[in-house]
Amino acid sequence: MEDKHPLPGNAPLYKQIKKLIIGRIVDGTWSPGKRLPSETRLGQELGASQGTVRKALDDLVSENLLIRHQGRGTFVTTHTAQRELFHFFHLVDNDGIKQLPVYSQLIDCSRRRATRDEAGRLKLSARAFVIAITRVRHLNNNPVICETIILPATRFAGLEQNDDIPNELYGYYESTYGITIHKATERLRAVTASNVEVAAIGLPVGSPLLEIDRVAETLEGEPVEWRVSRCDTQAHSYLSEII
Amino acid sequence: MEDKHPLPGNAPLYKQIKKLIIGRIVDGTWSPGKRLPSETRLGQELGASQGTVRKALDDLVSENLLIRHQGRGTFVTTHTAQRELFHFFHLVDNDGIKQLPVYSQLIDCSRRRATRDEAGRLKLSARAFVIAITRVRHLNNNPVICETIILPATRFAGLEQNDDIPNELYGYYESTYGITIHKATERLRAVTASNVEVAAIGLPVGSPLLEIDRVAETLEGEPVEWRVSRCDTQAHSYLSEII
DNA sequence: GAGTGGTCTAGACCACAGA
DNA sequence: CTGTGGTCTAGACCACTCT
Repeated sequence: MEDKHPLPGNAPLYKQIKKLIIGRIVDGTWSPGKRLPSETRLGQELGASQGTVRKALDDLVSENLLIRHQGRGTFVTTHTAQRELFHFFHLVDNDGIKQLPVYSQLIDCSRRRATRDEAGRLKLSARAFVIAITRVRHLNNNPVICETIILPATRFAGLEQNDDIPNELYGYYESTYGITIHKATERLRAVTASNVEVAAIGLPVGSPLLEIDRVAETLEGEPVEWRVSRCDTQAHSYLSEII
Repeated sequence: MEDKHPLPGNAPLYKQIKKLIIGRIVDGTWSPGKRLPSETRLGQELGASQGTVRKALDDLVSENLLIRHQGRGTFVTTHTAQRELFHFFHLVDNDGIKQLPVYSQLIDCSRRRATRDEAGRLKLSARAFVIAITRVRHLNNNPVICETIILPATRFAGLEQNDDIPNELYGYYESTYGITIHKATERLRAVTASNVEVAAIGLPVGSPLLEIDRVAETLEGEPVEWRVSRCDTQAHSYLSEII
């Protein structure tokens, strides 16, 4: 078990095991949805007791990297609609009920050079290419969200030629491009709707919108998606639980 | 160890221990900031092994109820400014730097009967009394947040007579009223500034504001504060980390 | 040095899923 | 029935804090 800077050889065994497991997920040895070896087997292979392996797995479960099923095994997390809904989507209606958009109206999807802002957010070189998606998302049959998504073209080669982009993107990134979104940072502000948004969502001029500015990262902490969603919050609100 | 409905006698031992510890925190046996007995001592008292007690404590630490200090002991969490800042305050400036308001301008603080909405949010009877606080909070020497706070008068007796209400309320609730805020649910929307807010914060008429509607609860899940903060998000934004 | 939490082991039994 | 994770024990040693 050879480690560089991040984990010195004298780090606790369970942390070394965590790092090793993360490495195997990142390099694809254990891909999303796959079952890991049992706790006892892992312990034998790594020269650790079952209890120590268990401690490492416990941590990774609480970091949403793994999921356990009693009697079946321990699996690498996948982006199911469930996960998308409960983890990455925060708009609820006025009764507090969460509902994923079932319909998205694609406005544009094209490949072009990154703007300065886009390159900065995605840590790309100045003249790199990106794919830009613009769409209007519907909730309860009403247009509510006007969304622009920026992706690095090198990682998502050919995506702009797909004319059937699914509503639920993170599962699509995972299955088609092998890119797992693990973490996202959102910045929220109140803005005034632009003319485009007024038309797309059907609002009075000057209406306030909730802007959600999200950068999503892979397991390795690399930013791979920048998404700006502008939401009509008359019938919905953004739910944030502080526990 | 007698349990009613919530935890049948055949529940795992560590869950029974968790419940017992929570009970002792709620009833004040172990108040915020106090040290718990050591793991081995707790194990002896409860007839469990140190490992099982540890598992219960681990859970409670991850739920922010306890905090460990190696070599010193395990303590009940308190509302320090740190906790307030990192856990319950989410506005950051445009460089992503978080800064607690250092100055609040008190506009009003009075006792009156609850409106229908207020009674509903705080689960009070129809004609109960509340204390209403209105204040403007400053960030970087600028007025940014216009805030209204509603508290049940029975739990916060006499608070309206205090003319030196601190900026950092949750520590004050804890030390003065023995009320520990443990969880909060926030709903965010974009709204248009009212005339009052335009004047208080100094904005053009019709400016968009970010409205944060928060209900805060005790450990027992009882709502004890309803707070509506309307924020100018030109120089700040609400940070939400999704991990 | 005494007492605390932090790590690790080895082994036991239970609860659950699936062939 | 077998293999998996879930719970629990008893004991060991390390790392840290305080006196």
